Amino acid sequence: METLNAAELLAALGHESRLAIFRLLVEAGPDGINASAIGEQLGMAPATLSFHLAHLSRVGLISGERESRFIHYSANYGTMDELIAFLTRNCCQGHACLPKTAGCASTEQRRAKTGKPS
Amino acid sequence: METLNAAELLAALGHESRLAIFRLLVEAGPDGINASAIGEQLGMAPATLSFHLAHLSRVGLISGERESRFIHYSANYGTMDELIAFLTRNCCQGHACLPKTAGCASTEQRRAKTGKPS
DNA sequence: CATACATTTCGACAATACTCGAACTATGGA
DNA sequence: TCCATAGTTCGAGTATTGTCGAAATGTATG
Repeated sequence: METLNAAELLAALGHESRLAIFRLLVEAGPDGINASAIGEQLGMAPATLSFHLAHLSRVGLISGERESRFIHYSANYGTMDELIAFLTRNCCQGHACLPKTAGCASTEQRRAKTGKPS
Repeated sequence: METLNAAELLAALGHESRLAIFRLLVEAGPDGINASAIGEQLGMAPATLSFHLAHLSRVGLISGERESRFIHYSANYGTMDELIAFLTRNCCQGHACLPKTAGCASTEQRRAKTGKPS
């Protein structure tokens, strides 16, 4: 990932409403949820919501799939992964710089195996 | 970390120039580098650079320390860590969602211990 | 103190982004 | 076909952000 592309992703997440949408989808899991459910939970006007969903889609952080009258949106975990990989590349000069990054199950499983507490 | 605060950090990084500055400082390590060196490497006007450095400082992603006539800026790894922890919280519903996040030595050390390939 | 250099602050302009009502498109059901 | 619901697009107004020259501040040195 290049700086320009990463900056686009970060800018997309750098807005309270869009970040809230993205986090909602991240926690919703791979099945995702439909647009109006997002709008209800976050109290956003349909047009505003659509604007932000389009933005997040355009940069590749989420995808929408039509399911009859609804459109199910879901987070693209791979894109987030690449973004985090970009941010942490050559990040710590040999030191452990990310002790708190424990939200991911794979990380927690790794910690459990090594017997390291979080 | 709350959504509002995280959005501020992401917005700060969501600009090509600021992201380039931050990545430069992340790779420079804890000693950091001074403002004019950053400006030289990125070809930025002093006023513009100062504006972006102030922004990154305000949100806590970098810190500057005066050293005679120069000001050494360095990345605040802890803030980045918290940000990534926020982004990945409850992120993968039990699946391994971040296979590529291998830039951090602590992660790599953990992987080495468990014998897991990246 | 005068000068040079590093960096920030100020001010103004240009560009971009956000919001949301109204109109539009798509889908399913009566 | 007619209607209701889900969601998007359009358009206009407002607000925010980015850029950078010029002036100011802080620091060392002759």
